[in-house]
Amino acid sequence: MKIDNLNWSILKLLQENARYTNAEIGRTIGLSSPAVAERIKKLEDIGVIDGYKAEINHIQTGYQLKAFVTLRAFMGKLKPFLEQVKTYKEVLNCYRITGNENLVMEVVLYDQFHLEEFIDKLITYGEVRTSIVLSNVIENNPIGKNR
Amino acid sequence: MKIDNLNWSILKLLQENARYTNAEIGRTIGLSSPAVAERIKKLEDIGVIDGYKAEINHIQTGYQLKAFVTLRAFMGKLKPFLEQVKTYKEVLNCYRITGNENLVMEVVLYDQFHLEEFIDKLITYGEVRTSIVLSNVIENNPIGKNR
DNA sequence: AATGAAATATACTCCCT
DNA sequence: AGGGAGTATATTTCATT
Repeated sequence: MKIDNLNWSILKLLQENARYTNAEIGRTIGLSSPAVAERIKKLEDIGVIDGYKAEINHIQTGYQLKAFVTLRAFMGKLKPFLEQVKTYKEVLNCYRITGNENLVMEVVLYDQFHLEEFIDKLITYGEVRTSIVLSNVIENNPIGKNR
Repeated sequence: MKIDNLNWSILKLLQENARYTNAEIGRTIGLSSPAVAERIKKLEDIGVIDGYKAEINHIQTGYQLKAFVTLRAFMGKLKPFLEQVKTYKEVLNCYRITGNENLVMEVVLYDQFHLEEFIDKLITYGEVRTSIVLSNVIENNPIGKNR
């Protein structure tokens, strides 16, 4: 897939603010609004744009803690966990990874008690490592143009 | 901050698709479009909604690898790195964390050579651990209603 | 693949409840 | 805090280049 400069400009703007109108985008990059609409539709169709998501401040919604939790699954426990994890609403993201651990999860939690409950759910599946997020150094840095 | 059921419904919808119109949201939850607009504006003003972001498929844009990279900084190297990391366009997110490592970064990379270059930039600042993402188990699970 | 114009839908503002 | 009306703006479709 080849992405031209205009499409990169559109992607940049939509990563900054997914609610920009086609007209606004068009004015910024020097294109008519139907042209912008057509380009965005194509980017969606070919899967370059996966979707549009509101960024929620988890602290403001009552989730006081954010953490990265890794799991090194016990023998035969990875597969059942991959099903179970889908039922955990604390988990924002979960990835299979290389290395000593099998999975890394990004989770939000109400408080320390909630964290304890969450870890308790995991320890039957494998070794758990928890890293609590202290602050955001970089958040949602947009993907830019390829070389 | 107290979030009522209607606002939770709005947040749910906007996490699914930030480009839903106020009219669509209003029809779904049984509210007029100006009422939806007013509620969304308030959620933005008080910081519950941080923004709206297009989700970009990094593979489709030429970034073949995604990885989690942790840094355990050498003595006196954490602070300079916190400035330096802001200049790295590969880094989507970077968080200060508790535990053996000081930082975790979510990065996208063109290929293995790019990964090697990236790690080389970090090793002067501390111990680096790299976990390459193999697959997405859960991605962008929306934050739901507090208990 | 982009433009301009017409038709439709949505957003915004104001006033009323 | 929400509804309804009127106006401005945006989106969509289509014909044209």
